[in-house]
Amino acid sequence: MVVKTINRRFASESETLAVIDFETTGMSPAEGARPTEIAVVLVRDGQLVDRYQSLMNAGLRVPGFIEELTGISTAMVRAAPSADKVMAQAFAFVGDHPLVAHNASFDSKFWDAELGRMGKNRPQEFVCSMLLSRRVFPNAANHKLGTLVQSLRLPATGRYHRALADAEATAYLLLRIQEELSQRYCWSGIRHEHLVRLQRVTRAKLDTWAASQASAGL
DNA sequence: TGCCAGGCCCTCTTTAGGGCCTT
Repeated sequence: MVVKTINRRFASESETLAVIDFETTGMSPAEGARPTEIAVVLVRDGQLVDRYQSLMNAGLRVPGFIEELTGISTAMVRAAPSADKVMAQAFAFVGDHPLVAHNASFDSKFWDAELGRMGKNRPQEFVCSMLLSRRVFPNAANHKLGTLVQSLRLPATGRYHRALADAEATAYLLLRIQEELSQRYCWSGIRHEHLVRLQRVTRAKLDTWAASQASAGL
């Protein structure tokens, strides 16, 4: 299902990226937190081409401040399918596609923890749109997802702190980052592997590194 | 008793400290 299109000139071709976002009961699986909702948006050729979203019931109460933040209540998750069933569907939806998330260190912890419950390991590496935006848009007021959506005038996707709205916003941010890299460094055919390397380059060395990538044929 | 995420990044740094960002 094609949802919206944004400047497909600058998108990598024939590579599908899976942008994910979790809503959870807390900050870390190590503290016993579990997901309450997940969304996955597939991005290909500069478009948001498919999406998966579901609330899930991991058998935990939703703390009051998180209900206030997300709008997701204990009653809502108790009426939802089991976390095991939802995560199995999400894993199948993502498949082997490279992963993207905003502040990926957060979402990757929950993704890995849920994979572990199924006895699986993650084969692909995460790209973090927050790390990329810190490098590409260093002068932004801050690098919160909502702030970047507003300052970069990205498409509105719905209520913040709901999984699908945040995953779509992250997908549009990713495409905007790719567009900026293409224009600034004359890159073409940007792939996940390039973004993985870019997010490890310090801001001070970014221009030099980017130029070397361009001369290497990116 | 007191503390309680954690990886990244900047700087008044590197033998460290503190803010950012996610729920």
